[in-house]
Amino acid sequence: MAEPQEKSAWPQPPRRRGRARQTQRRPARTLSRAAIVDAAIRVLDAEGLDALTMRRVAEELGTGPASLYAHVADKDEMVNTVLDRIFSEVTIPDPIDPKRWQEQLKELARSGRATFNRHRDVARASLGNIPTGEGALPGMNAMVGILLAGGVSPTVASLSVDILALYLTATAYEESLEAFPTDEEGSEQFHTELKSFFASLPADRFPHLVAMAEPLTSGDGDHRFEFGLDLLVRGIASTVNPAEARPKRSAH
Amino acid sequence: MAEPQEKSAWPQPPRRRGRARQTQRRPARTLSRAAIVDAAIRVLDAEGLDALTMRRVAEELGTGPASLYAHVADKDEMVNTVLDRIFSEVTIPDPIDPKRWQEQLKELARSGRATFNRHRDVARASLGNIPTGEGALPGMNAMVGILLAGGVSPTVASLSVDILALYLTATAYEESLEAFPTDEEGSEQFHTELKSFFASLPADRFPHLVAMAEPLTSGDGDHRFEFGLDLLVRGIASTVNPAEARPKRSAH
DNA sequence: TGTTCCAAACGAACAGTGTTCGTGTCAAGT
DNA sequence: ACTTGACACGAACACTGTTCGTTTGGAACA
Repeated sequence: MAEPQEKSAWPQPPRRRGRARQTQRRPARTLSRAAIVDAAIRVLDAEGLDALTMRRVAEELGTGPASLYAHVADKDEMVNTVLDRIFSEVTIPDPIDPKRWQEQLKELARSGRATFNRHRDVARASLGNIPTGEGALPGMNAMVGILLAGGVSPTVASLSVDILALYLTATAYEESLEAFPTDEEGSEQFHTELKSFFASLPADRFPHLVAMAEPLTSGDGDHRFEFGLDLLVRGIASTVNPAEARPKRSAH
Repeated sequence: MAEPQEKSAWPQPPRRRGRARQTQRRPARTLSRAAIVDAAIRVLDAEGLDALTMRRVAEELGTGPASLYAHVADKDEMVNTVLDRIFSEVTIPDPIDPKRWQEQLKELARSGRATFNRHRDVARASLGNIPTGEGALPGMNAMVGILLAGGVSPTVASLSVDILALYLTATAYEESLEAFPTDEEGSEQFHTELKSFFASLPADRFPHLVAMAEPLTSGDGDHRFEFGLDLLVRGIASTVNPAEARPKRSAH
């Protein structure tokens, strides 16, 4: 859990200035916080979040798990540092253009989703954590800025940031479950099985599930994400100017 | 090696029909699937999802963990059965009233949230699982039915069900994190710390976070849930009749 | 240069997890 | 009365995160 006052004390107090000479003196002691995070991301990207254990990361560094605890307090702290590093990959619209605030909001959200998807099922680790690390703050700041630039009230902007982040993370997590299924049947087969399951239900008790077996199970990830994102952004926009709530194109 | 032992090789004698009497003869063997799920829910409600281990459930039943595996394949299956049982607690609007479809949709969502919150942090176990158990189907069927009754297209209805369920679960999970914090500082203190953290950030790099430290950290759970729910429902309604997208009351 | 010193590295172990194996046991069916 | 077989269960295995105590190697000081 990410406390606001991290023990890594960011913003940092001025570093030791006396021995500024040695830059990378570390011939034998190669372990460091950054190296651990690097190794962790390597393991995460290659084998997924479940494989991200202290032993696996230590092995990646050619040492034992106990050695990591000199640089990292917890597994929790390690994962949060990994998350923060990943958040820093999100590209931030710059400069903010008040005329295009809705589109910029969507661009930011899309970049967030893409960043999650680039790192396997890391979204699961992010669920329910309000990230307060250095890497996540620019994105959060930008999102608030875009909303304010669009004329959204501070109250609605705050609520919107919460909900957009929630939507982003939860969507990325769900998508990662389909992209990297735990049991060894592909998501293709899963969808067809689910469809025939719905279709075979007793029609007197679950008429709508039977009738809608096809559309209910034929979801394209990108399309669904855009649909929900559009729903949210239009809803937010409608608090500024109700006329903007109209969907651009009728959704059949 | 194994003896063939196909004693059913020759025609079976007609089954004894007389002894159809005994229905629930199980005096000493008290373990059963239902009893396990009951015990699991007891543990879950009292101590939370992290305490829901096979050993803890077995202890609750006065036995060892190995005994559970005669009635339950996995821990996963046990948890899913628990989830399904809990889903069956959701109250379903009946009958569906097309005139009130938006309100009924919200009522269903509120009942879902309340059901989650009634069982501590069980929402975490539900994240990303499309529930297909008997207990979850009525709610899902009802949600689809309400949407269709409101005139929503099958495509949009399917997407909406997905997103509403996602929102419901993710929100409940986030709320459970605040209601049952893992470290021992209350959520009250956490919010004030987070607020002063935002306020103390460098204003040149994160101007909006500094300026909005107050609203960003002063979220009421109920209010936030209703805000997002309203956003989504209005967005869905706007695909049917764009005029309905206007917020009922201007949000400041 | 020689000595001290201390944080980093690490081997081993602990407590806890899900799960399996083999054996016991007891009630039902023949 | 005897067989049978599903259920119960003790013990163990392979993991997990984490801690304790020791070792060690490079930097700081005399």
